[in-house]
Amino acid sequence: MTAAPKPRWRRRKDARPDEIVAAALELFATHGFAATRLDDIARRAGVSKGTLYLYFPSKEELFKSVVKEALLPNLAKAEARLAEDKGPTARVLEDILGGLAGMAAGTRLGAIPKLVIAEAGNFPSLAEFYVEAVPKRGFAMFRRLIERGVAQGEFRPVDAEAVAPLFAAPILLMALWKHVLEPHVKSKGGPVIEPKRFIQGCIDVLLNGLRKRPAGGGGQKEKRP
Amino acid sequence: MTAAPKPRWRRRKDARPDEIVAAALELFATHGFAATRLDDIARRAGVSKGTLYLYFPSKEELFKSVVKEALLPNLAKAEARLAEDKGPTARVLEDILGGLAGMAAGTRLGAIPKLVIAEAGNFPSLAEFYVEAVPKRGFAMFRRLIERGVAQGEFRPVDAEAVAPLFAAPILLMALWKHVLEPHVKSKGGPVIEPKRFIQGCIDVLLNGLRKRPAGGGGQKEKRP
Amino acid sequence: MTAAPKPRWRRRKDARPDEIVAAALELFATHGFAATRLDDIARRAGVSKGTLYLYFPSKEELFKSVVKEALLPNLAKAEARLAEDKGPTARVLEDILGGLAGMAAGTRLGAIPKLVIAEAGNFPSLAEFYVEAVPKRGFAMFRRLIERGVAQGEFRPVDAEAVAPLFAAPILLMALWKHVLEPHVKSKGGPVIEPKRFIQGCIDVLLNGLRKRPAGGGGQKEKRP
Amino acid sequence: MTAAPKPRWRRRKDARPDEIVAAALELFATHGFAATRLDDIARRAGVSKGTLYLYFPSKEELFKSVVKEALLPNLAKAEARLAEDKGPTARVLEDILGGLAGMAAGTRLGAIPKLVIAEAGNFPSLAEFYVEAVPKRGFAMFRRLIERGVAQGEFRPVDAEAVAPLFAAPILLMALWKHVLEPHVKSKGGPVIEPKRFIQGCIDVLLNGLRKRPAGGGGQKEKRP
DNA sequence: CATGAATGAGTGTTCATTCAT
DNA sequence: TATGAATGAACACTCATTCAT
Repeated sequence: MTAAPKPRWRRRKDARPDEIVAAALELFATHGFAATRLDDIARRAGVSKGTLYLYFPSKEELFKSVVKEALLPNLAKAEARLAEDKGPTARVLEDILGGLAGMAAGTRLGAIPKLVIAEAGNFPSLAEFYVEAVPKRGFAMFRRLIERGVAQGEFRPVDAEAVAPLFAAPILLMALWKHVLEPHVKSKGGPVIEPKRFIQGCIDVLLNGLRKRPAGGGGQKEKRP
Repeated sequence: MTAAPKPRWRRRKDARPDEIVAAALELFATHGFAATRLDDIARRAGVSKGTLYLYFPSKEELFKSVVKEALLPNLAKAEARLAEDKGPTARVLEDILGGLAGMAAGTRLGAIPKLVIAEAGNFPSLAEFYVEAVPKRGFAMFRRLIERGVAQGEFRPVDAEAVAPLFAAPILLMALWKHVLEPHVKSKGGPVIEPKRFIQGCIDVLLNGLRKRPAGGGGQKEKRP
Repeated sequence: MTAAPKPRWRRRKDARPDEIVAAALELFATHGFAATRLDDIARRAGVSKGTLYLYFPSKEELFKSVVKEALLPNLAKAEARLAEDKGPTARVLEDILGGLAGMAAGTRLGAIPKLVIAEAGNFPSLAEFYVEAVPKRGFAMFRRLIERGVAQGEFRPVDAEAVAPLFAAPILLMALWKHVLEPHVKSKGGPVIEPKRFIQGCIDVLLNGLRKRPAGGGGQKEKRP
Repeated sequence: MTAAPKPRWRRRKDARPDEIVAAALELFATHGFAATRLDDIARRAGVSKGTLYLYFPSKEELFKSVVKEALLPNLAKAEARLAEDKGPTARVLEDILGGLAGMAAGTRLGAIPKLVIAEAGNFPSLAEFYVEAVPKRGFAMFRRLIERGVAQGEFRPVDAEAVAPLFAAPILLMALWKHVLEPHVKSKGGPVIEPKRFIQGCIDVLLNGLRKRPAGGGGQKEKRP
C-alpha cells in the first residue's frame, strides 16, 4: 500500500531465530532447561509461543541450537587467533588463559558449561557435540602449546597430554564460579574470586611449574616409597 | 538361610530415610532434579510414593537432603585427616590432591558438584549451604597449606589467597569429567583423562610452580610493557 | 441446518468463562466444593481441563467466581425493582417475599446459600463478600420497609432492626429445602413445602403480625413475671 | 502386676467412641466433611489414626454417627418437654421458640444444620434420616400447636400445615448465622443478630400474626385482583 | 508468516485405609 | 486393644505442543 520499501517496524524474518536464541540463552542460563518455560522465552523474544515452532521443532532442539550457536562463532575466533601467534610459548599461554578467563567471567558464554553440565545426561547428542567442540579442541590446544614449549627448550619435559586439562581447569572453575555460585555468596566473609588476580596467580604458578629450572632438579617427581 | 522368620519386613523408621536418600542420589545424579520422578525414586528405594512424604516434606527438601547428607560426613572426614598431617607441605598437598581426585572420580560423591551446578539457580538456600560447606572450606584449606609452605621456606612467596582455587580446579574438572562428559565420549579418538596420570601431572606442575627456585628467577612475574 | 459453515468451533474468549461458570455452578451446587472434580466441570463445559486454567487461576478462584457471578446480576435487579415500588408497604412486602421465594425455589440461584454455608469456613473472603452482598443488604431492605410502614401508620411500632431477619428466614428455608432436603424426602408421608402456599401463609401471618390492630392490644408484648 | 484394680490412667474402652465423636463434631463443624482430616480427629481425641477404625468402619460412617449422636438425645429431650406443657398455646409457642433459639445459637448443636446442608448431596442416607428426625418432627410440632391454638379460640384460623415451617425458619436462620456467617462479619457496621432481641421480635410478630383480632379484619387475606 | 486459544499427558502431593506388631 | 508406618488411588495443576484463523 505505502511505498515504504522496508517498513522499519517489521522485523526481518531472518532476525527472528537469533532473537529467540538470545532470549532462550538468557533464560536457560538462569533457570536451566526444565525450569525455563517456552512462554517466557516467547515473551522475552517478543513473539508468540506458536512462532517458536516456526523456527525450532521442539524445546529440546531449541536448547541444542542455543548451545551450539553460542559456542560455534567463538570457537572459530579462538582457533584463528591461536594459529597466528608465533611469540614465546609462555607469552602465548598467558594470553590464551587471560583471554579465556575474561570470556568465562565476563560474557554470557560463561554460562554454557553450566548448561551442558546440567543437561548432558538428558541430551546425549548435545554432550557428544560439546565434548568434540570444546574439551577435545581445548585440551589438544594446550597440549600442542606445551609440547611446543618443550621442543623449543622453554619448558621442562612434562607429560603434556596428561597435564593439558590442568590448564583448562581454572577457566572452567572461573566460569562456574561466576555464573553459578558467586550470586549466592552472602556478602561479607564469603569466598571471593577476582578474575584478574586469580588468573595472574594461575599464570604465575603454572608457568613456573613448566619452566626449566636453572639448575638440575625438576622433571617428573620421583615416586614415593 | 537365616533363621529370622520375617527379616525383610518393616525396616522401621531408622533405615528408610537413608535408603530413600541413596536412591534419590542415584537418580538425581543421573537425570537432574526436574527430570527425576518421585515414582522412580520410590520404586528404587523399594517403597511407595506416599512413603517418601513420611520422611521428606517435598521433592525440593528431599533434594537438599540428598546433597547435604552426601557431603557432610565426607567433609568431616576430610577435615579430620587434614588436622593431623604434620609432614612436609609438598607431601601433604600431594596427598590431599590425590585423595580428593580419587573421591571425585571414583565415588558417587563426584556427582554432587554437577547437581549443585545444575540447580543452584532454583535452590538458593542449597547454593548458599554449598558455598559455605565446600568451596569456602576448600579454598581456605589450600590457602593455609600454601602459606605454611611459604612460611617454612618450602615455597616461593605467592599470592596464596588468589591462587588457592587453582588447586581445587583440577578436582572439580575431574569430578565433572567423570560424571558428566566422559560417558559421552565416542570410543576411539575422544579425549581421555586417566585420573592417576592426570593428578600426577597436576602435582608435578603445581608443586614445581610453588617450589623455590635454586637461583634468581621466580617470584611474581613482571608485568608486560 | 444453519448456514454457518463451522459454527461450533472456537467460541472465543468471550463465551467461555460464562460457560465454565455455568457448568461449575451446576456441579458445585450438587456435590459441594471438595467433591466436585475439575475434570467433570471441564467435561460439562465442553472444554479440556487445561482450558479452565486459562480463565481461572485455581479451583478456589473458580468457586468464588461462581458464587459472585451468580449473585451480582440478581442483586442489581432486586435493588432496582425495590427502588421503584411506591405502593402500600404491605403490598410491597408481599411482592418482595413472593418474588424472592420464587427465585429461591425455582432457580439455580437458590443453591447459592447452600454453597456458601458449606464452604464459608474454608473461604473466609467469600464469606465476607457474601455477608455484605446478601444478608446485610437484605436485612437492611426489610428494615427500611418495616420502618416505612410504621411511619405511614400502616404497621404497629415494632423493633424493625431486630425483626428484619425474620422476613428473610422463610426465603432461606425455602431455598435450602428445595435444593438440599426435598430431594431426600421419601415419597409418601414426608414433609412437603409447596412454595406458593407456604409463602401465602407466611405473608398472612407476618403481615397480620405487623398490622395495626383495630383496637388497643398489640405493641411489644409485656414481659412475663 | 500391681494390684491396682482400675488404674485411673486407663480410659475405659467404652468412653473412646464418645471422645472420638466429640472431637469429630468439633472439627467437622469447623471445616466441613471433606476438609477435616482423620489425622486431626485422632490427634484431638488423643488416639491414633488406626484406633478410629476400631470404632467406625469409615470416615463416612463416623460422620453419620457424629450427626446422629448429636441430634438424638436432644430430640428426645425436646419431645418430652413438649408433651408435658399444657398452658396457653401462645405461652408454649413462646417457650419453644426461645428454647430452640438458645440451643441453636449457644450450643454445638447449632452447627449440625450446617453440616447436613453441606453434605446432604453426598450422604443421601444421612439426609433421609435428618429429614425424618428434624424437619418432619419440627414442622409437625408447630402444626399441632397452631391447630391447638385455633381449636381453643386463641388463634385465627390459619393454614396451619403450610405455615408451620415459618416458625422453624428463624431457628434455622439463627443457627446458620451464628455458626456460619457471624464469624466473618467485619467488626463495625456489619449486620448483627442478638439472639434474645431477635427472638423477642419474632415472637412478637408471629404471635400477633396468629392471634385473633378483636374485631373483623384478619383471616385469610383476600386475593389481589 | 504469525497468533494464542485449546489441549491432555504427566507429575507432585494428599489422605483415607490397611495391617504387622 | 492400640499403634503408626506404609500404601496407592485420586486429584489439582503445569506446560510443551498443535492448529484454526
